[in-house]
Amino acid sequence: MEIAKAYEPKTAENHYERWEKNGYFAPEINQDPDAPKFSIVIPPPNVTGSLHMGHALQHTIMDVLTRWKRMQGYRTLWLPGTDHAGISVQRKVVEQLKKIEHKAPLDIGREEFVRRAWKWKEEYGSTITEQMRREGASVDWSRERFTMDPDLSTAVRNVFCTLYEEGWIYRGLRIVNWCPKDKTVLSDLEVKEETRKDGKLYYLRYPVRSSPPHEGRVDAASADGVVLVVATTRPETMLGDTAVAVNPKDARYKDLIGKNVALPLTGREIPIIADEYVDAEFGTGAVKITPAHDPNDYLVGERHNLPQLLVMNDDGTMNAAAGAEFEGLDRFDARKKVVERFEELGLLEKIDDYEVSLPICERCKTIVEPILSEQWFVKMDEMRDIALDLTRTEGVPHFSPQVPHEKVYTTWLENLKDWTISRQLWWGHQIPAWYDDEGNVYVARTEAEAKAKSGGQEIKQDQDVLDTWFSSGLWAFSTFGWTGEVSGQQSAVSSHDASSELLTAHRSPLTDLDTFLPTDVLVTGRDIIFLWVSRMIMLTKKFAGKKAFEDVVVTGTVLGKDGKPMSKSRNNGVDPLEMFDKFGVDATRIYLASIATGADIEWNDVGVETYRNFANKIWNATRFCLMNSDGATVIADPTAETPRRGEISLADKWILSRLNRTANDVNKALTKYEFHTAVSLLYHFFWDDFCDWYIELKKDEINAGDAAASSFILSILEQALRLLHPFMPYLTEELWQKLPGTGVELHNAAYRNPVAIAPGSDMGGATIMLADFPKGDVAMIDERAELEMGSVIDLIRRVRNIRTEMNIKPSDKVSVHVAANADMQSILTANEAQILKLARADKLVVSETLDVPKASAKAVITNAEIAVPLEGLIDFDKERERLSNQINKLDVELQRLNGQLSNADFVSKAPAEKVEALRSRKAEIEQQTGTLKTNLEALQR
RNA sequence: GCCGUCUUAGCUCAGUGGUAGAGCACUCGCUUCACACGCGAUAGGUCGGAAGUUCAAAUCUUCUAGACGGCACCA
Repeated sequence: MEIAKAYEPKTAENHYERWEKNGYFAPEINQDPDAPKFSIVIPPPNVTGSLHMGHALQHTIMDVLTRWKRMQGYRTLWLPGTDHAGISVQRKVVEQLKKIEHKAPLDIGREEFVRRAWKWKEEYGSTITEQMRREGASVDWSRERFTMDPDLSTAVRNVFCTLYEEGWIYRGLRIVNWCPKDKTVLSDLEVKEETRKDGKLYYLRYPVRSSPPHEGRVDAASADGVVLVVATTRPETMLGDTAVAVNPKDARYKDLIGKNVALPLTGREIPIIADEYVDAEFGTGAVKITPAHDPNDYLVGERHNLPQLLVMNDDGTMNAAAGAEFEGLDRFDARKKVVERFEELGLLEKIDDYEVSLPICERCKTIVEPILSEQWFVKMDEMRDIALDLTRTEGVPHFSPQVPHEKVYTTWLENLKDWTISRQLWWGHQIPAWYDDEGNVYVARTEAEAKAKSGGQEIKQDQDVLDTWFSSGLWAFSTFGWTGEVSGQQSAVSSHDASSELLTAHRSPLTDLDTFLPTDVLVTGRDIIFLWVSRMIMLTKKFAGKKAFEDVVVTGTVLGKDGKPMSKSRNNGVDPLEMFDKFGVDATRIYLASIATGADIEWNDVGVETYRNFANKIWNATRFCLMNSDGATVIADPTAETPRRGEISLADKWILSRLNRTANDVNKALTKYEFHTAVSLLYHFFWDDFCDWYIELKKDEINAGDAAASSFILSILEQALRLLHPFMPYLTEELWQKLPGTGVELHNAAYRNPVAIAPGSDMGGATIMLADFPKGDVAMIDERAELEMGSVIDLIRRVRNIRTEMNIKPSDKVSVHVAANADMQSILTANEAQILKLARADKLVVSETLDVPKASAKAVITNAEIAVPLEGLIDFDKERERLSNQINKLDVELQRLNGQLSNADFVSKAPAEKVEALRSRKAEIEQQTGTLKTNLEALQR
């Protein structure tokens, strides 16, 4: 078979369509009724999103796991879907509306706005799912879900109502995080901190009234000259002050407690109160109290029954309560103006530079305003206990890597605060609560039910929607058909597009919820462990009565080339699609899988290039194996077949041993989610063992058209392709299809019925995707063969070293003389042809002792001495230097060994095997250096 | 302020008590009939610093420097 000289990834990246069309991604492909299941739900990407490197990393890991388990015969489901991403979509639609029609949402009304949001979703929401197809993600598209699908919305409504009925959801007036740009409340987790070095601390003078307050004397001018100085970073909030607080123990202010201050600019008088909250050491020791605009002040206000005066609108401008002078001003303009007015009045004490950290909106970076507002909350006490119980009693979820996530997660749970779940948006799940004219609330599953509860009054639904994370918190079970409907059966998966009738026939009578929950593992990033993972754990346990997942794999962050997280503002992003174009999907995938689990990494193209080269290596190795392969065929299980083939060469035993060891170790590594270990094992097995040594050793046989040798090497190759498939699906499928003898019979037993597998497609539906994943047979790990092969390799390396150091032209042949014991002699003799070829020698003389001319280059390996006669070619100075170098190297090691072995403590306390190993190594070194020294001395004369 | 992570060859990174590894870059040599996206041979590190535990420390403990992350506070 003729195949291209270099691998062109694009030529292989078209297999996806066939896989998808044939239904290979659906669990129904599995024909084994007793098959264990393996399930993963995808962290639903935002419909506004397009694929970034973080997705590519997580999807790669999920796909590796899914393909690996599928090949092992598990009933495998990786469920895809997208998240409605409340604020993000809302913002996109608002922008679009403004740009195209110059309209604001209120101009078109809620209903029309939501309609357009849906339209936007239909139009752009599939960007990311199409990109996932490019990635090769083996998700079951027939089960694709969207957080606002009807069933999922029903689930949301039922969960909300149940939590309300049980008292876990409440509505209340609290200080919340308000984003004036998005005009919605945010949960604590959606607010980030930003440190500003150019902040200011303003010292404001509040005139103190000497006499007790009474009506009509409220102007600053009428005060008696005593002032109380307060410090603030947000002067504009003074317009909402309703008290000044000092520490009760603070001697400076003792006499002022109970008096009033005339609050400048407002014409109001407010009391001076004493509260432990105040730190006498900070600022002036006197704190202005603004209960409606600061969480701590709110608490002080509660204790002292202070009025709560809201002075801002929802867009961050000042409202009427701030006074006519300030009404309508933006909060930062108001700040300037307040300071100016204080200065005019002689009430500005000073302004200090002060480093502040500001709360900012995670998405739009606007400074968040703490503001008093009535919102819906989830009480987290019982929720937290659900999660803590799971970790304490079952150790679930188990995080990989365990450090630091397990501790961070439990610490976070222990300090959990209530969750603000209402959002002032139109796009999302509208809160199922209705109000009558008097403001009484009726929470119900339907409007009719609410109306009934209200006694038939006119009612109006709450205008807010739920936090996006509320619906994604149900993702682990709502996606499997849980709706929370009590009467109806859990609706099984509706067949969106039944891939084929055959597949439907294999559908289990059990519901997906029965079959796939708990899921096996969740793969996600650090940033949403609290936002999403924790809530899914709690809500799944509460509502589905099961664990959401056993394990959580936390991926690291792919950083830009500057070592900072990729972001649009830094312009340091790397587009996965560009990498796919440049190096191929497979190279990008296996590079991402080669990153240590959970570790951050600075992106470098060179890493991907390494695996692009690896892909090409695999391509060309296959190309070689296919040359002269007439009459050869892949053996389904070379490991099992081999003993029947009788006499088997050292190289064959060795490669079988290496293959089985690698397969065994790869399975172990994947079980532990150590993807990078698996990649490294496969890379070195394929490149070093298979290409550099095995192919080279077998080259003559293959080139001579030895069909048995061809069949065998093709079979080893085929096993390697299977091992590589989860990482490099396209390349391995492309090559597998080209191998002689590959077909359905190589499938895992669960997929072997050819009738059920894509009848009529090429190769009768055979695919490496469904081939049996090699387990690795420990019985085939042959330590002796590996040791013997090691000797052959060492010998060849030493001769090559001599050739290079002595400047022997590659085309010149040499003679190789070896003195060794009988065992070694027979090993070397048996592999004479290979040694001659790889050492570029024309003669191999093996005997008890060396009989060579003085003009020979010498070297030692374990249990053997090597000589290469170089009549007329030898450079004695060079040879002396070469021998000295070898002696020196061994000497360094010998020194250390002597150091250890002369330490009585080591000899008595270290394990006996360890001591013995060192002793025998020492003996070997002494023997080898002895030989080398003798040779060196011989050259001195 | 509390909790935590990282610091290993020029670069990007593996390596959780027992002779320091990879890829790339570097040096030298190769039109060797699968592959120059290649082959062969070298060179390169007192594992951030200090102290300790141990027969033995890149690996465990403490301290310390630098980078970073989470949480809390921030008048």
